[in-house]
Amino acid sequence: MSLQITPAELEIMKVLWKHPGIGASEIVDALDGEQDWSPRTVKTLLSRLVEKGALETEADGRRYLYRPTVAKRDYQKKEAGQLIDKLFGGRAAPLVAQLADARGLSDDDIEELEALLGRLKQ
Amino acid sequence: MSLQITPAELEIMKVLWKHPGIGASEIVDALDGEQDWSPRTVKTLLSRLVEKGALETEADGRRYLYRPTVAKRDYQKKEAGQLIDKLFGGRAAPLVAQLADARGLSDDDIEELEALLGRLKQ
DNA sequence: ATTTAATGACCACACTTGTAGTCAAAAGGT
DNA sequence: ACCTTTTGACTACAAGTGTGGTCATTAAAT
Repeated sequence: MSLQITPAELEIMKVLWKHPGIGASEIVDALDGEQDWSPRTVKTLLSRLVEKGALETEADGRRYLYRPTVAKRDYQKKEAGQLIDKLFGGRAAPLVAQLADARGLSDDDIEELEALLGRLKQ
Repeated sequence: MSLQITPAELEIMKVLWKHPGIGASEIVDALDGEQDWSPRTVKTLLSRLVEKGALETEADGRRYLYRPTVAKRDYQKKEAGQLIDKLFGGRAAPLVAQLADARGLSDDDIEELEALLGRLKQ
């Protein structure tokens, strides 16, 4: 299962990662302000995600409740891994170097990373 | 210029970042083993990249030599930035944390990152 | 000089993606 | 019991993408 989630679909996933187990109309509401989609569009994206196996449904009377089958962290991991394989020769360090260059890490970021590296050294 | 480069096109770009200023047939040769594309396919991808402005051409007799208009680093930066905006709330540190978790940073990576952080602290 | 091989221009076609419409069933209001 | 609203199923359709074909020109080989 390769689980190809498109950018539009990802917006739906983000809502459902935050509020798993809600129905289509709640999703439409949650997207209001973010995305200006007709409810039809949201329904289509939901169907496609179910079809792809990225969401599972639970019947709730006349409607479905949706819930991601993939944890957000796992998806993030996969995407990050793909990016470094695709563009950074599989090495993480160059990616971080680019990020630092691209947008400057904040002092907090730097501290956080140092702590992380400290833990990893064990 | 939004410069949307698709995955297939990226393979072409990677060859040209490594060997700027070569022609279509050299690209086909360079891709051999990596990608199993007909020369036609490579030509199409080249045309599309030129059309998009990602490559520029220089006539060389009956053929063109191709050369990226975007530096690899700039493209990497843009992609890395997009990923963290899309999935990591714009913060770099969580991305690195995921990477560490996903594939384990090697000792070399850790050292490199420490050195990088050291430099950034100035 | 004639055939062959390479090249760019143009074309094709199925699949995916973004965006949304139609329809029928069902749930709820009155 | 009817009308309205909501919902999922199915359909649509243009743009983008992966993959590669045709054709005419031209350079190169013989």
